[in-house]
Amino acid sequence: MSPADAEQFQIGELAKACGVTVRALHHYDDLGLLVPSERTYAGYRLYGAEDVRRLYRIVVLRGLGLSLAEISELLDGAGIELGDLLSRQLGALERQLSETRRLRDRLGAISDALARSDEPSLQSLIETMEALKVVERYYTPEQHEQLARRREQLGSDAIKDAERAWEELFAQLRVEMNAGTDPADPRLDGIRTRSAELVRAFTGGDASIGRSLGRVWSTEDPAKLSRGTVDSPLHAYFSKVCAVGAS
Amino acid sequence: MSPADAEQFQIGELAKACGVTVRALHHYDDLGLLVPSERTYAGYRLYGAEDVRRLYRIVVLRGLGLSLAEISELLDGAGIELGDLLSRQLGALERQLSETRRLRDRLGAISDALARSDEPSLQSLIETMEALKVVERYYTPEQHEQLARRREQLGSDAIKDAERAWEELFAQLRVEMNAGTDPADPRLDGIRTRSAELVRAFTGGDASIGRSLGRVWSTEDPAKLSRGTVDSPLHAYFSKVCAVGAS
DNA sequence: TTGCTCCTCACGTCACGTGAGGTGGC
DNA sequence: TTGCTCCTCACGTCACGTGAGGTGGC
Repeated sequence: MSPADAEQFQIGELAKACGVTVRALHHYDDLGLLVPSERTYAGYRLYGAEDVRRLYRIVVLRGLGLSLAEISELLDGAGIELGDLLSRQLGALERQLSETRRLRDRLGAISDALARSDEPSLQSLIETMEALKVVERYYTPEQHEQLARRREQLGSDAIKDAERAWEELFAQLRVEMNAGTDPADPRLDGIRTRSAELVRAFTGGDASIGRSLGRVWSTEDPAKLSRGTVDSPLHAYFSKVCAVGAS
Repeated sequence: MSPADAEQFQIGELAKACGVTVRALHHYDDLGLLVPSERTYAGYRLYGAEDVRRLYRIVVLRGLGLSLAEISELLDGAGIELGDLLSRQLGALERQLSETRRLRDRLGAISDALARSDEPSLQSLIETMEALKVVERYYTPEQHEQLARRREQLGSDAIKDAERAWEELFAQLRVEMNAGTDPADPRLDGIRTRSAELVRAFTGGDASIGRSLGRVWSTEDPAKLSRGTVDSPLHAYFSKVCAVGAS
């Protein structure tokens, strides 16, 4: 066994050792990103110790989400600034995160709405999307970010609980309204407190979000916003009930 | 103007109205996803009212992150379950989110470390990554999720502030150690309080994360973990100082 | 001769972007 | 004839996956 034997790897051995596929190594060779330092007479690629070190770096950088082109530049060209590259990459990830969160939140809202509706159809999905878009217009991008963080914190179960709580609250309120209860009646204090709590849980205590929320409900059709649970009279009654608590 | 004129669009008009490119419409035509109901003698595509409705749905569903194949199935085949599709999609987004967050956190940690080091090189990046991997082994996947949420909440500025605070704290501590101050001396109470605060800010009050953190520092080399700021004697001194507070 | 590892094409992925080269209606 | 809108190929993207068809060493 010559020292050369001990330090060289065939492509399959190297691939297994570094957790990449043989095809990936072929690809890196094609790109000139990792060209084996030697070949056997039959054309077998032989990777030396230096090649292994280079592959290790490639794997690490790829794991950070860099493209092969960026990795090439980092490893070969001295031109590129490491710090710049990383902060650009970080910015891109940050943007991607908020995009994905937004998508997730939308999809979550739609899923929930469809699960509650009697017959989940494409048509009702489209309608839900439209209602959602209307609501989204009332919040600034910063408020959207805030709300997304808030939902993250609460988790989807707590959000579903809150929605059920709202439904229950409005069901009770409808009974009172139909019974002709005075909105100022102290027996509604419990409902006042709970609705204030639920609003707080949603806004996270942010006053500007609270105001936006108020604008949505006072401007748009409550029946559409609540997908049927709250009609105009009930919402008007609810407003009066809350106004008592606020004064 | 016949009614047909009023209800038909050329490809460019439709594209502009719906916010898609002409090329995308060509692509949908090729796939059979949206085939214009008519063509002029010269081969111009003419889209009718039904086509417009279909395109609207395509755009909405694409906006939810569905693939064109999935959209095809939803629009044509009655086979696919809408609810299933959405929850699968939601799951995929959730996984993608935690993957991206993890990447972002790693990259953030590396960026910070490099910014603090004297000469940010590829070599130091690799070393930092290795240190990071070592630390990551001490936390369970759930704890990683927790920590990610915690960092999200704090924001990157607060995290950098905390790191600076730690550096300052250890700088002070080194002075005391060199001066031979007894670890139990009450003049170290301020440091005890602040370090407890900083740990709490990191763990978010989670005891299991606190324990994992303790295991990291008592097992691994403090100099490597802190990238030089805390050597073994200083860490031993720090442990004694904290032990006083705990008793 | 049989296995095993390796080799080089070369197409496919996903949703289009981007020309190239050409035609119909005002 | 000049613009404008449209048409149909067809290659490129990114990092490989997945065969197809074939060769060298034990």
